[in-house]
Amino acid sequence: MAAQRVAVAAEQDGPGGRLQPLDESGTPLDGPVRVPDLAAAMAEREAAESPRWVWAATDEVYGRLLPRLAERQPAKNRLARCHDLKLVEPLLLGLEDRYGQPRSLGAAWARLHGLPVPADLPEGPAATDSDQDSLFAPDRSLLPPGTDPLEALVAVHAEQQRRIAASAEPGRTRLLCAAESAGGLVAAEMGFDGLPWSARVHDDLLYDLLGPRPRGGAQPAKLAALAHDLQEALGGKPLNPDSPSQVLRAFAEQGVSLTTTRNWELRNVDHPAAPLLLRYKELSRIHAAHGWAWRDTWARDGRFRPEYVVGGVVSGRWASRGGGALQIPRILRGAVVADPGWRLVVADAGQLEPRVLAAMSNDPGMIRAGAAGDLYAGLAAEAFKGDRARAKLGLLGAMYGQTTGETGQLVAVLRRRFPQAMGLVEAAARTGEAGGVVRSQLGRVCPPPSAGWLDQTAGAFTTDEGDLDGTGTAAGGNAARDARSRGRFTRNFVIQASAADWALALIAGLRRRLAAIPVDVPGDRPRLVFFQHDEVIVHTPAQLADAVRAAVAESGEEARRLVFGATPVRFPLDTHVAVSYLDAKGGSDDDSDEED
DNA sequence: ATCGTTCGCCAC
DNA sequence: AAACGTGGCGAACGAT
Repeated sequence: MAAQRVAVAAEQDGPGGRLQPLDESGTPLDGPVRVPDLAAAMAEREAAESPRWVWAATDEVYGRLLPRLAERQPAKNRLARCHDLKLVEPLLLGLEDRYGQPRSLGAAWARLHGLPVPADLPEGPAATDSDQDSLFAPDRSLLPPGTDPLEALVAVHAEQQRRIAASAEPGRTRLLCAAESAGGLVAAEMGFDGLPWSARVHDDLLYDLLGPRPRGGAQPAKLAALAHDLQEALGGKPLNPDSPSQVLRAFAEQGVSLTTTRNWELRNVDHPAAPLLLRYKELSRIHAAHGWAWRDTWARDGRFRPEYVVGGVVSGRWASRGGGALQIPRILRGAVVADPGWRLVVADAGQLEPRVLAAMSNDPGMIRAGAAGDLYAGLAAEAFKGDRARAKLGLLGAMYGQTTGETGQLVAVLRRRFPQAMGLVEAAARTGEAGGVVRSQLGRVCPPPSAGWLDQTAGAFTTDEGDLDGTGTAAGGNAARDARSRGRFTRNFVIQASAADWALALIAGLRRRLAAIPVDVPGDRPRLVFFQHDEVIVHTPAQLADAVRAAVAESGEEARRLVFGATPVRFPLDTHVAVSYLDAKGGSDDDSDEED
């Protein structure tokens, strides 16, 4: 009989492990099987019945499994589906008003048996060093000594399946858990495959911007020259341009009084030193954050390999650890270059968050505005006399909770013209201000207020429409400020987290479709190599680029249907095939108003 | 010296 | 023109 699910426990030392076939509810079918070579046994079962693999934590198991699978089955070295207990646990805890409790297998096991619950270990950089012989890093499960890991896995999984079924909306919960687990697979594979990174292009860029690579830790020539010129322009006294306090003092001595050294303030300063400092800061940041040292650490052998943290952001967005994977500066995008004979398929979901708002609220005016393609232009036509920039500013202000200044006025216009959409975000804000929690479309729950927040706001009344300028009351000034701050958070959460739901469904579907594309050369298969909130990059043999493009479009459509059901709102993906990320995304500076 | 906090910039 | 959400990261800075 073909098991629908198979629980996996690796042995602590050596390549073996045990497999436990399960039915969909998590009930064991036959006895566990011990296998001497776990990766081989899993590859075999994957080919035969492609079960959903149940394991404690994808980042600890699958990353170690990938190279072994690649050795054995270069043509099909990926597993299709998994259930990640450690990713699912916090989702369920959130739905059960137990947000933030420990998520490890050991913690879930302890809760199941009324034992003391161990705190989670701090998540360090992945245990890449040592221990090459075991599929597991040194045991991070936190199970009590003597507990059989496979038994615990099976029990906790069955309990999670029961909790999913018992949740208020099991269908959505099941989808959320499956998507989060699929995200775990994608993250591990992206770390394994890496983002193609051209050292030569990177070097050329650095040379143009900074000059030749300095020896040791010395300052690059162009940076040093700028620092010198800046010092001269500010009177000639020794000056560290990286020290805000020194810079403020030096400008003050020139008769220029600044409150900060931020770019937006410096841009309005009429003094020859200001443009020099702006340029210095720009180059200095490139050098410090993405210079030669960065490349030596993170982008070796033609691949940038960061570590992605699935669900690392409360909204369900991913975070990254090391290398700043989610903040690659636009100016360096040219260094992302496909291998010879390969292409990058770059797709981003334009105007994702306002479209999510339209779909969730079912606001007829917003739906109309988005129907023609450019939602901001549609909004402008409906309510802003065609002024697209003001429409965009107003809508972003509404989703971020802006109330002051000119943007506040724009938000007020939107509230009149799109009451259903604005009502949704306003309701989320009110819930947050009152200390409540809100959920994404698929049911990801936002963190509840901290004890400190509750203390601070105790007894304060919630703000209302009349208090939008933020005056609060004399007695409750801090309380009102904290309440409004939480309101902005929950207001944004419902949108950002639901956008993350959609994006997760997108990459899960795209991963599945990429695996199904027939390939000419075993192993030369399209790979997801980058994912950043509303944007993906697939690295593919050139002749498969069109198939990848189609897979992207189908996955976007599937994500819309899965997450938002029958909504008329579309989530178009702007897709480009190119050799470099820069070519796919266009210019470095000006024309960048189209993407979000 | 080492640690945690603040500033400021990068991405969405 | 500059307070408006989520993050990572590096240099400066101040405390230990």
